[in-house]
Amino acid sequence: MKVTINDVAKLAGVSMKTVSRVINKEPSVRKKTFDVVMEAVNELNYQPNLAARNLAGTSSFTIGLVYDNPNAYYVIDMQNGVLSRCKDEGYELVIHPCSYSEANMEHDFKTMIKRSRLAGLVLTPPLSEQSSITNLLDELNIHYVRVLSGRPSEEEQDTCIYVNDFKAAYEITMHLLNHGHKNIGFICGDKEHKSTSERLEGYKAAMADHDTETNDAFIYDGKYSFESGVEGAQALLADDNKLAITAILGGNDEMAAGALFASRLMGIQIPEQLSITGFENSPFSRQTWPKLTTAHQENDVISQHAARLLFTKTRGARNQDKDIITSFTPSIVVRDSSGPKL
Amino acid sequence: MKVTINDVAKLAGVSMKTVSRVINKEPSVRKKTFDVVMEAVNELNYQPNLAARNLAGTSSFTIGLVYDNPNAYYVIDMQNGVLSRCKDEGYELVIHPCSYSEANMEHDFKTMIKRSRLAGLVLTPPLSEQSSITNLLDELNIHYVRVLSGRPSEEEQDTCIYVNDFKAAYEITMHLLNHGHKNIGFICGDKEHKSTSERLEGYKAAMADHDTETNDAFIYDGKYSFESGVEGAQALLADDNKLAITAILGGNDEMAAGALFASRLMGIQIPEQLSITGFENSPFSRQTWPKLTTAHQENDVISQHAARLLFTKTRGARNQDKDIITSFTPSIVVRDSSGPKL
DNA sequence: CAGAATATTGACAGCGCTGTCATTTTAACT
DNA sequence: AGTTAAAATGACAGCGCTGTCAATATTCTG
Repeated sequence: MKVTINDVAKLAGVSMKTVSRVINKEPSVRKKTFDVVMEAVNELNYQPNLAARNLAGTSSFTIGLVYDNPNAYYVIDMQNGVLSRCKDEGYELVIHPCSYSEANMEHDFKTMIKRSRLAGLVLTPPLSEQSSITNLLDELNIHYVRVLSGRPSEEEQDTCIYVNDFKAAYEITMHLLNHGHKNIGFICGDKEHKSTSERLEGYKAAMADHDTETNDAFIYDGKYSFESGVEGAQALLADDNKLAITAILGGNDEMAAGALFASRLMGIQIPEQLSITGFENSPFSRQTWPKLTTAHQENDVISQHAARLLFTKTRGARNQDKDIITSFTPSIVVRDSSGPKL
Repeated sequence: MKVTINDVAKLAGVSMKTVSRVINKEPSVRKKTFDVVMEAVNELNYQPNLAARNLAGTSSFTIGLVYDNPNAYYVIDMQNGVLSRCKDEGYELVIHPCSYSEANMEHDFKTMIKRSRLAGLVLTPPLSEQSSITNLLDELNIHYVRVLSGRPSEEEQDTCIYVNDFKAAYEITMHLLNHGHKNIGFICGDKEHKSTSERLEGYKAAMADHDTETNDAFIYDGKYSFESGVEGAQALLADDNKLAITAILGGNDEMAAGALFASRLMGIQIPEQLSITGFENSPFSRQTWPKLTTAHQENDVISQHAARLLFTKTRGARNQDKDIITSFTPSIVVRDSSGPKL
C-alpha cells in the first residue's frame, strides 16, 4: 500500500540514499543508476513523503501564498498559478489570507511559519507593498518573492515580479486619445495601493505625451470596488462635466463595471456617448454590456513565475530556472465599451 | 529560535510525552500537570511541528479541500471557512482544484494523498455528487465530508453537509407568487448539478402549492454562467412570452445578473415590468442595478461545519464536536430586483 | 494500613526521509 | 600495470513528534 524510499531502493538494488539523490536531482549519480532508480520509482509509483522530507531536510517543500485582496478572481488566479508550479516541483502550498488591519497579523504569520517550516512565501499586492511585512520576514529570515505593481528596479530584480501597470495604463490611455478623446476621466482605486498611483501616472504620462491637458476634476479618488465605480462615474459625470468627459478609465474592471452601470443609469450610451475601460481582464470585464475594453493581466502566469522565482531562491545554486520572467506588461484588449469620440 | 517539544518538557519539568499528551488533549493528565505544561507552552510560544506530527502519528493534521467550481466567490468562501477551523484546530489545509473531465484526476488525487498523508477531504459540489469520486475514496480508505445540495437523508447524515436548495427555491418562488406573479420563468443551471434539480423542484413545488400551473416553456435549460443568464432571459422573453412572463428566477446570482442585463437591453424595466431573483447572495447580487433579491447561502459557515464534521470523524470518539450543523437552508434576501406584479 | 486497582507519567523506538562522512568504484594519470 | 585523484555510493544518525509499554504515583478496597 504505502511505498517508501526503502521499497524503491530495494527494487532498484541501491541504497536508500541513492534514491534520495535521484529524486532530488543531485549531481554525481551515474546515468545508469539514475535510470534504474527512476524505473523503480515509476514501477512502484513512488511519491516521496512530504512530511518526512520537511522534517529531515534543511530546506522545506512547503511554500506559502499570502494575500489580502478582496478580489476573488485575482486570488484564485494567483493560487492556481502557484499551485500548478508546486505540483510540478513536488511542493506543497499553504494559503494564507489575512487582512493588514488585523492586529494579530504578525502573530498569525509566526504561527504559520512555526507550524510548517516554509521554504518561502509569495506575497501579493497590496500586502507585498508593506515594508512592515518585508521587514518582519527579513528579521525572521524567511525567503519571499513579491508581486508588485511598478517598473522593475535593479536591486530588487531577483525577489520581485513586476507588473508594469504604468505602461499598460499609458497604452490604454493612448488608445482613447488616439480615438479622439481629450477629456478623459480616471477613477482611482485605493490610494494605499501602489497599482493606483502607477496606473494614474501612466494615464498622466500618456496625456502629457499627447499634449493633452489633464484636469484634476477628471480624477476621482475611489476604492477598488463596484460601488466606488458607480460613485466615481456619478461624480465625474455630474452636471458640470457631463458633456465634457467622453471617456473614463476605470482603475480596475470592477470599478469600470460600476461606472458602466452608473452611466447607463444616467441614460448615457456606451460607447457612443462615453467610452469606458477597465483594467485586469477579469470576468467582470466580460459580464457587462457592452463588454469592457481592458488591460489583460495574466495573473496565473505571473504567479507561476513568482513561484518559480521563489524556488530558485530556496534551492541554492543548482537546479536554477533560467526562463523566469520578472516583468509583465498587461496588454490592451479592445472590446466594445470604447470607441471613437463622436 | 526554534522551540521543540523537548524545550517545553524541560521548562515544565516533565517528560516529552506528557507535553505531547497535553497538546493533544489526551485524558489522564492531572489538572496540575496540564496547567504547568500549558504555562511552559505559552511562555515559549510553542507551536508543534506539523511535519513531525504527520510523520510520527497514525492520524494526520492535514486535510484537503477539493473543488471543481468555476465560481471564484464560492471557492474563496469555502476555503476561508475551512481554513478558519483548520487554524483553530492546528490543522493544515491543502487545496485541490481539479476538473472532473481531466482523465488524470484519479492520478492527481492519489498523488496528493501520497505526498501528504491526509486526515480527510472536504468535497464541494458538483464534485461531491460524483459517485465515482466517493467510490475511489472509499476504496482508498480516505475520510471525507461532502457538501451537497439536497434534503438530508438519514444514512448519510454523518458524512454530509446539506444545503436545502429545494426549500430556499420554494420560498423564493413563494415570495414571487405572493407578489401576484403567476407566469414565472426559471433559468436552470447545469443539468448535471444536483442544485439545479433541487432548485427546480422547489420552484415547481411552490407553484403547485399555490395552485399555479407551471409551463414548460417557462423553464430554460442553461449553465451556471452569466452568458447563460443572458441567453435564458432572451429565450424566455422572446416574442411569444414577452408579455406573459412577469418574473424570472435565476439559477444563481451570476445567471440572474445576466438575465437582468439582457432584460435591460430589451428595454424592460426592473422590477416594474419584470422581477428577477438570484440565488446564493454572492457579490454578483450586489453588483447589479437594481440589486438582486436572492437566497443567502452562508458558504463560509457551511464550510466551517464541513471541516468540523471532518475533524470529528478523524479524531475518533474523544474530542467530539457536538454543535455541528449539517443542514442549511438559504434565507431569502429581498432587495430591489423583485416587486409586486403591476 | 497492607494490597490491589487505577490513574498518571516516562523511556524509548521509529515514522520516512536528508545530511554527514566513510567507503567503494571508476577515471586519470605516470 | 600501479598509483592517485575524483566520482559514485552507502551506512548511519537524527529531524520532532507519537505509539507502545513499562514504571511510578495515587486512590480505593476491606
